[in-house]
Amino acid sequence: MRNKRDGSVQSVSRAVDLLEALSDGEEHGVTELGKQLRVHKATASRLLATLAQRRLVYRNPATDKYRLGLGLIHLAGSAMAGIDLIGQARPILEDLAATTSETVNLAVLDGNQVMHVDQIAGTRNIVNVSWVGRRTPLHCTANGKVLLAFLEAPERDRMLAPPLEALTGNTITSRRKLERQLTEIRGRGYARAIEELEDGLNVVAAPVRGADGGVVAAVSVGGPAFRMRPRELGKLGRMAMDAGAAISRRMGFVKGRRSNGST
Amino acid sequence: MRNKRDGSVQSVSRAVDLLEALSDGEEHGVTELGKQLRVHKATASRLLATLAQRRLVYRNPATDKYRLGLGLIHLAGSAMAGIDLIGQARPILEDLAATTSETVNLAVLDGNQVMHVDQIAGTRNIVNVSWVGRRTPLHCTANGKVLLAFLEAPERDRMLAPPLEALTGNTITSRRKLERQLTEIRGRGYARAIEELEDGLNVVAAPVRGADGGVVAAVSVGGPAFRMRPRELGKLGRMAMDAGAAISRRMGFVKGRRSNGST
DNA sequence: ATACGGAGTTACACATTGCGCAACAAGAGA
DNA sequence: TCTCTTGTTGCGCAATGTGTAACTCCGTAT
Repeated sequence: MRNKRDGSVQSVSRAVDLLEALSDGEEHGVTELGKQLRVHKATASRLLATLAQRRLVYRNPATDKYRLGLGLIHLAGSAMAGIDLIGQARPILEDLAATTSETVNLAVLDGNQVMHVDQIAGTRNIVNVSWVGRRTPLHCTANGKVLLAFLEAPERDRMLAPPLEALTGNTITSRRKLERQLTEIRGRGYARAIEELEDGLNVVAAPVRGADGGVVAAVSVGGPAFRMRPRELGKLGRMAMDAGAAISRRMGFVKGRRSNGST
Repeated sequence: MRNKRDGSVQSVSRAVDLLEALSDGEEHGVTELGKQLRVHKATASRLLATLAQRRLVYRNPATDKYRLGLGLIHLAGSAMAGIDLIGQARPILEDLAATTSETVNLAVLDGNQVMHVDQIAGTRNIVNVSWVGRRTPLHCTANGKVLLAFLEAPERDRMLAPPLEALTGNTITSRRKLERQLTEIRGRGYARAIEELEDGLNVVAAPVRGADGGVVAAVSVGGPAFRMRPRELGKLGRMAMDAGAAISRRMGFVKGRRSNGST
């Protein structure tokens, strides 16, 4: 009607809303979901029936409640296979996780955020929170800073629409200061984020290059600040760099070639 | 909607069609997809725009073509986290892959098929085909037979609607013969599939139990027939059983409890 | 047992919404 | 420059999706 001039298809949009509402991993009932989306339960019922028929949601026959379905794994699997990055990176991430005992992540640029596409949990961790599929800001994560550092300046400008939100006391909110760090990162080869995203969380990250020399992803090693002391970050950073280089090689990157950033 | 007796929502269904059309990992254009779905390209354009807005598809700015988007990884990640099985199983699958050097899979029941939810590639493999997200029949795979064996008889009847398709010369197509094997599997604790799904592919599989004692998944070890000789399958089967038991323990299964199959 | 309340599905009727058409804009070759 | 292909956007129609409400189940309390 008035606000529908975005050209999007209402029922599809609502269906995606349903999927996202279910993405907490819990089971939800029809009425409950209807309320959450502000649509009548009849509508929710029909949308869910459609999604269930296509296996994007699964209906628990016992409780009659819905959760996300295995069809999504199929689609996501294809999405990942398309990238091919994850398959190539996996064994190297595992090595890196084994030698550092910390959590290792692989991340790519998604819009103006960092998308985590794979993770190997550190052996030292009790609780195993998966970051896969989660997005975080660019300016306050090690992965994000790597991805930013190797971007063209105009692109970077588009990504970094002010203000840079402060998530902890350490978050860099000045564009100038951030640019200085990015220059450092390009020179040194890896990035650090010291309690910039979460208090008590330190991360280092290094670039992964594709066949054409462009940076396509970032590998990170992260853990609690009490284990990842500043003086050890150098060693971990170099390990991340080695892993990044190894993945790059598998992606067809030939050493010595330079990413000049041209198309 | 005279002939639409299934009560499903057309545009949502078409949106899912689009996602599936894109699930080959390739990029596709609007017109092309419209043709494939037998809808006008204008319709395809609007549906794709909606999906793109929600990050389920990604539009390559250079070519204006679509591929699956990273939003799917988010949803699928949640779907997997919801199950929790994958997270718990991962390290054990890795051990199993390391000791056997063959490819290890984790699979669950999805409708009347086997859905592969995780995989660790064997170190001996050159090419690394991912089965994650792929579905296979129940009656001719080791995973499938494990899942069948621990199902209630009436459920099993529903799953095994005849005819049992023969995919190779070794595929079991007789229901009686299959039932006999399932009894064997329950007694022995693991299943074998000897070139029943693909020529030259042998697999063994063992059950994974949930906290209530019911079988929730299957772990398999598979490889080429020339490496996985019949006389070695016993040893590999026992290793799969151990891995299955270890995962079961992590899932809260207490040894000695019996799955009596009642609710 | 019976009554009650909550959850989910379905028939129905209306008008919102999504669809096809066709004109338009933007590239890519020739 | 002309042409062919690909994608987007008004427009008008009606098919489609939606809300209302009645109905069925089920579980729980009376």
